[in-house]
Amino acid sequence: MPTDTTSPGAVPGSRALAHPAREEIRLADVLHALADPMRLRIVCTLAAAEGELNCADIELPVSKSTCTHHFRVLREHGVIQQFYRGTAKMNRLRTADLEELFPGLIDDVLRAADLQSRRLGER
Amino acid sequence: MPTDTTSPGAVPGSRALAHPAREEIRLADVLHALADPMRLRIVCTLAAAEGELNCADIELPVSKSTCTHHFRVLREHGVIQQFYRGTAKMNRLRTADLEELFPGLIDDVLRAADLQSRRLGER
DNA sequence: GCCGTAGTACGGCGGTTATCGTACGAGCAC
DNA sequence: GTGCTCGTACGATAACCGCCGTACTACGGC
Repeated sequence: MPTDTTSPGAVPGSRALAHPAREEIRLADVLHALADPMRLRIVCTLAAAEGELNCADIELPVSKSTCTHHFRVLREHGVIQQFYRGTAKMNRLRTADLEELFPGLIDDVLRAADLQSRRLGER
Repeated sequence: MPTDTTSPGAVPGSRALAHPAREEIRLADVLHALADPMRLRIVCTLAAAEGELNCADIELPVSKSTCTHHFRVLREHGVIQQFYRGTAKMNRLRTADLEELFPGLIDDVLRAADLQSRRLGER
């Protein structure tokens, strides 16, 4: 599987992380990645931040290792891009890629998530 | 769990099938239901048909029991509505409910699925 | 060099999923 | 009634998932 290891913003000496190329991203995989409340939360937070966020900046009610797991699922399925900056691991939504492949999808999912959380009175 | 058993179009004497009420449908559940190639195919076929379809009318490369399983997942997660007509089980997308809960989402998923299948040269 | 912080790798646990085959039930046609 | 077709129920299996804790590595500051 061809990988995109040179991520813009990555520090040269950093370890490389495997990402699927744009044309390898599959709809079912993306939906699967989004079909978990914890990961949906990550994606929403990332979208609201409109930029790159440290892993630790996104508070989740799970252990560190579970956290790593969810971020990896999102990355390996093409939803986010990750790269190291010092000891920190930065995360960014692959907005452009997803928008090109599945126009409007991510926006609608984010909007639906927002609508639902309002409806359920969770905030 | 409140259930909507009296489905429009169902023959009176038929067995009832449990469906989640509109307000019980969860985004993560819907995404999970759609995050399977087989089920995505069912939903696309159903959307293309623009009406109700017999279970057997949707050809899938899996056994009958697996088929039943996938239809049940879609129903229990609020994506489709099912009811009996004679020996046949009819299926219909819950377009109105989904559109109200998650505006634009289903259309985008269907469009994305179509785009992807073209891109992959699968038809 | 030493230590703290950020995150990974690994192994395990319990629950769920996708698949199948076989046996059964419900309605229709005869 | 008999038989046909459509779909269900059940049990089994193999894979996967979400979660955890522990032990480890990588980087930056002192």
